[in-house]
Amino acid sequence: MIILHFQLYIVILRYKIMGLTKSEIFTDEQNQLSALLKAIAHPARIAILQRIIISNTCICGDLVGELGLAQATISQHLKELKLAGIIQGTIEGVSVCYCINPKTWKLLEEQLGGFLASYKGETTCC
Amino acid sequence: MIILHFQLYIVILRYKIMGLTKSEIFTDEQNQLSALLKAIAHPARIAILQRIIISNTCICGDLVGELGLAQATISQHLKELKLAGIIQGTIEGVSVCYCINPKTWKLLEEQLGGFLASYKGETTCC
DNA sequence: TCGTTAAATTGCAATAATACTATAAATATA
DNA sequence: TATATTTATAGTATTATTGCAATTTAACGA
Repeated sequence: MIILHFQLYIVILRYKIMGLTKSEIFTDEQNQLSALLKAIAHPARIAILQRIIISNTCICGDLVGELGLAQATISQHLKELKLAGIIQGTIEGVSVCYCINPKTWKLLEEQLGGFLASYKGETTCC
Repeated sequence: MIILHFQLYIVILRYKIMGLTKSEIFTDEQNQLSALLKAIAHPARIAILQRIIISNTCICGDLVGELGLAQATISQHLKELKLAGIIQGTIEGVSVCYCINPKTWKLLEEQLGGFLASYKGETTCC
């Protein structure tokens, strides 16, 4: 009976973990970089960032209609980018203006630059 | 009756789309870059790539044990990196050797470099 | 105050991703 | 041939992501 209980416990413990990224076994840098990359790794969010960058001034929600996505969907993507710290928004009357967060952008450039540059492209053994 | 059928059709059509990224409304570049980023945007895969890069020679499955993940999980991550074209593998006896695919790495550097550099960090309006 | 406009949130449905165990496949060695 | 070793795959469970309609919230203007 005790063994049965123990086995059940193990099963529950195992299935609690399933489907969840084990971030605790990786370094803070690895987790941080992957979080930033994940925020950018979507065509809609890349498109949004490109729009924000191209229009020198902040973009004020003209995104809806320009991209072929519903307002709710774009709002969600913006939220994700904001949560990752990649963009920041200011309320401007009825609308909200978004622009790049320079600090996070710089961090991304540094972290990713370092990572990409660490491969020198010398060993082509396979 | 006809209206009912039509509504059902619309519902089916809509729910076919749900949960699926609408890649057709984005440019090939946006889709390609996001696919590459998605492949890298996981701490385990970042760790795997770092290991491959650090050990100048190709890595032959020493990854299992070094990372705190099960063999099957690592194999799956390697598969995803291979599918994205970021790494390539050669069968070496019993084991398999992996190394960076220089072409894809260069592509990633170019695409991502261009994207990141497009922001000059001048306009801080919000 | 009431309507308008813009953005965020909620709720829902479906697919994708993550991780594991167990098993299969392939190659080397005794 | 039999066994050991290494990697891949199948199956399963769970969480995450994506997208939309509908609603709510917030601010402006008549």
